[in-house]
Amino acid sequence: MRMLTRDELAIDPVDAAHVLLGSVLESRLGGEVVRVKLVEVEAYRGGDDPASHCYRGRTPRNDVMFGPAGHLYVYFVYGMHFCANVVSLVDGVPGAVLLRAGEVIEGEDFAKARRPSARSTAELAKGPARLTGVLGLDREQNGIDLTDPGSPVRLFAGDPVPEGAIRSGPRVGVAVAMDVPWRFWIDGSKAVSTYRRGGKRVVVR
DNA sequence: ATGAGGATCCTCT
DNA sequence: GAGGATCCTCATA
Repeated sequence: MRMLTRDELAIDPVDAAHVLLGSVLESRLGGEVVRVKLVEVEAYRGGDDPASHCYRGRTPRNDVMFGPAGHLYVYFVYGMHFCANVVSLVDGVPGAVLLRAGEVIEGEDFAKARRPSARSTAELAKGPARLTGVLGLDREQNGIDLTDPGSPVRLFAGDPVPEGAIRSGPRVGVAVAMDVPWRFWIDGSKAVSTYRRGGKRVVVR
């Protein structure tokens, strides 16, 4: 398997999302190898994207999103979960792709040990927090370089996904920017999460 | 299959 | 202080 390079990801998040679909994320944390084929992702831009963590500028939390492409941006949500992104665009310009779901293709036993509540293999990494769960990702991994061969978490190119197999729609759990279909997934995968519209934000009128 | 409600705490206002 | 780029359980169908 060939590792993805930083340059391949230093592009617009929407394009990077297509690069990432079908690619393989490998974790060697805890002395065990778990590999996941990415089947669902979401693009987040900086500045003009109201759903992005970077919409209101640079802060300690979103700092990694402003850095070079190919690095991992991990954040903590809802008081109990972690979500992982791959940074895109060039150093200084914020952008990232949220990794929403994947299929465990290696290390299934260890993945199940990390997520005992999973009722099926397809469910193991079906959802962003479940994905970080099977890979063992948390704030310790925030900022690491996924394109560095020495890194404990690395990204590899996968088999090309036919353009016709890629579907898109509004992002999950997001109540703004519903007009941009920046969620992308591989049609037919049982690991793709079910769509939930964002909470709050009452639609007046 | 789909929906409501709770858990839980970090981040920025 | 408010509010999440979520998951789990339980209910209803």
